[in-house]
Amino acid sequence: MKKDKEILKKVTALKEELAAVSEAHLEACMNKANALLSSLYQQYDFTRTIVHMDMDAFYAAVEMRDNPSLANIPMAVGGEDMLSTSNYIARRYGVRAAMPGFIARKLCADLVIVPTDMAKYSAVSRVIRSVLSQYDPNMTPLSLDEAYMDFTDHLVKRRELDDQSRTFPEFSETMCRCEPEERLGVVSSTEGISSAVGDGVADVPNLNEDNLQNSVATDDTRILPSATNSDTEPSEARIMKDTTVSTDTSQCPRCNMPHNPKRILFDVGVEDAVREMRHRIHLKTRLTASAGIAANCLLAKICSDQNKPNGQYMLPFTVDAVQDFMKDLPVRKVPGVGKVSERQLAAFDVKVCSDFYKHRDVLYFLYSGGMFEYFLSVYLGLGANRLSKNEDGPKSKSVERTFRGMSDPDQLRTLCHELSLELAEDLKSAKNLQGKTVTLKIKLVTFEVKTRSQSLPTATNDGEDIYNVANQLLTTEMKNCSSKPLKLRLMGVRMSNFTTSDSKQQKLKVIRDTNSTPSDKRISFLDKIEAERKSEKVNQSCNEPLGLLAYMSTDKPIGTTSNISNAGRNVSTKLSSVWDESGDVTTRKTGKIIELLEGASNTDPWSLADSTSSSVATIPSDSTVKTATKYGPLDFYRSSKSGALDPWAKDDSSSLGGF
DNA sequence: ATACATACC
DNA sequence: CACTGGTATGTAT
Repeated sequence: MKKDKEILKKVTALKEELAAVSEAHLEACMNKANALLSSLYQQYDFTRTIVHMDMDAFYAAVEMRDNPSLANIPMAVGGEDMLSTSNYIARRYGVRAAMPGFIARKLCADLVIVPTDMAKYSAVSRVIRSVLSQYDPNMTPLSLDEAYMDFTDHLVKRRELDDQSRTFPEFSETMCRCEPEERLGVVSSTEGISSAVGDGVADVPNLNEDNLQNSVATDDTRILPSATNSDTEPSEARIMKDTTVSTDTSQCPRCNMPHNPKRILFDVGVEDAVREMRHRIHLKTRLTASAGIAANCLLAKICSDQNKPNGQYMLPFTVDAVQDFMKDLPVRKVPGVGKVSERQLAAFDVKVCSDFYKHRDVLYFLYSGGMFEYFLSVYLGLGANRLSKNEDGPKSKSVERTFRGMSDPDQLRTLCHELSLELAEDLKSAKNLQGKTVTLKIKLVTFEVKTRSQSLPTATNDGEDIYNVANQLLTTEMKNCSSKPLKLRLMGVRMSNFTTSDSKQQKLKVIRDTNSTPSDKRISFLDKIEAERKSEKVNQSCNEPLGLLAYMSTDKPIGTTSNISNAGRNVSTKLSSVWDESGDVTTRKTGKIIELLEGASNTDPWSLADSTSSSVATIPSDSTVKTATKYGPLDFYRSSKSGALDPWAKDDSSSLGGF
């Protein structure tokens, strides 16, 4: 309600801004949008088959599985103060994830709230991932219950698999549900898996290696629990095969349940492959999953929501099907468009994805280049079709705690200390991460949130170090509003800016290695930068290199400030001094380097660059020190968007031949 | 670099 | 009674 007003306020402000804009300007926006659109349009790629799978009401489902008395009542997982998930019965009352318990109870007085047991969910998750890995060893988990997979390779191999490899016992609570491991001939590290099964999944008994070997060697059927739960997957037509293994009344040595003579044969096609995967998850965990199948991650993710729970949806791999699908899709379904964006967009009559197109001129004007490009690519149904490598690691870590008004300075300090130490522990146990930036977050009793941060010269993960900074920030805040007592309802401490394995040097190397036609001069200059960095002299001097910048074919003199139009806004740029490889300023009157100033990060200097000439620039000695990577060349401008995708990368001689 | 808002689970 | 907590990211300054 309060938020609503704020959103509305912003919207009206934006509308005014929009109203003040000339027809001509809007027309220009339209042209820009069209240009981008036509370049995006070339990006369709239906060569990969991406699957997104998502467990149904995961935490709640696990708890219901392990405690049948919860199965038919409205329940949720979480604390009194916050719910993580609710089951489908509770959802009928409007009880949702991310809802405080007390509100949930208002909606549903009988709601049972089960405390979360992350350890258990992680264990179950490992089991699930072991299945997923068999379809894509490079599967990318998004969270405990969600993952992207690229099925392309599996589908090729799958054609070679015999029927038996695609045959699985029907689901039954009372009969064996085991299956031979490695059935798909996929190598998977099963060590962790079997142990995970041991502690995490109560209903797959005795899965130890001995038994595993036995059963794999001797038979292919096992059994499990039962009950015609097979009708939980109704809509799915599969090829059924009553391989009446009949006479087999024996028990599975693994789970001690009778073998299930009923089998399901899955086809070699994509949809059956995915059904099979979901079925195997069901067999192993007694939990259901939903999945989406499409040509890229964005579409797959949206599709997995389509037939939830316990269903799947495949979006045909054609431009027409994709566009048709996107046309009426509510923008809220788009990942990244949350409650706020939904409202904002709605205020400009953008409700479904085709409205991204319909109002492209206005959107171009209103949103940043990145956002706008995203909207249009979503409209077209474009998305990444390769799973990004799971590297990097966390970018920040934090601890925060909510409580009921606290204003005593000593108490606050104590809390701050505790949080700092906790965070330090977290950092240490998480790969011994060390960070430079400490952020203090406080929420006043009025619900106003503030963050205050400060960076250290050196990375640390020492509790006292962190506390020193956090406490200082806290003290400042307390002084700052000394008139009032500073009553808080939340305090948090965060560490970020981790020193990874010197990403800066890494990047410089990459840049150098990437140069197709590297100039010797440039390399030697970069080497020098690297050397300086290593000797840690860099920050002493304000001559810190800004990085490689485009050598502009402009005739304006050094020092000129000019404007570049970027996404309908003007961005300030400055022609700066040119430094040669010895570090001296060359005094060319017509310097041709453009230095991007703050806030200009979306401007692509290459698009304005003369493709043949290039050089290295540093910032003048009286400037603020900046790092080379911040404006580092190739990397920076090309990272997220592949060259062609960059709206500002003109079709002309744009990129830097020399680089 | 810092502050804040938004999104997702 | 009462509206989380953790992390990532975009945007503005």
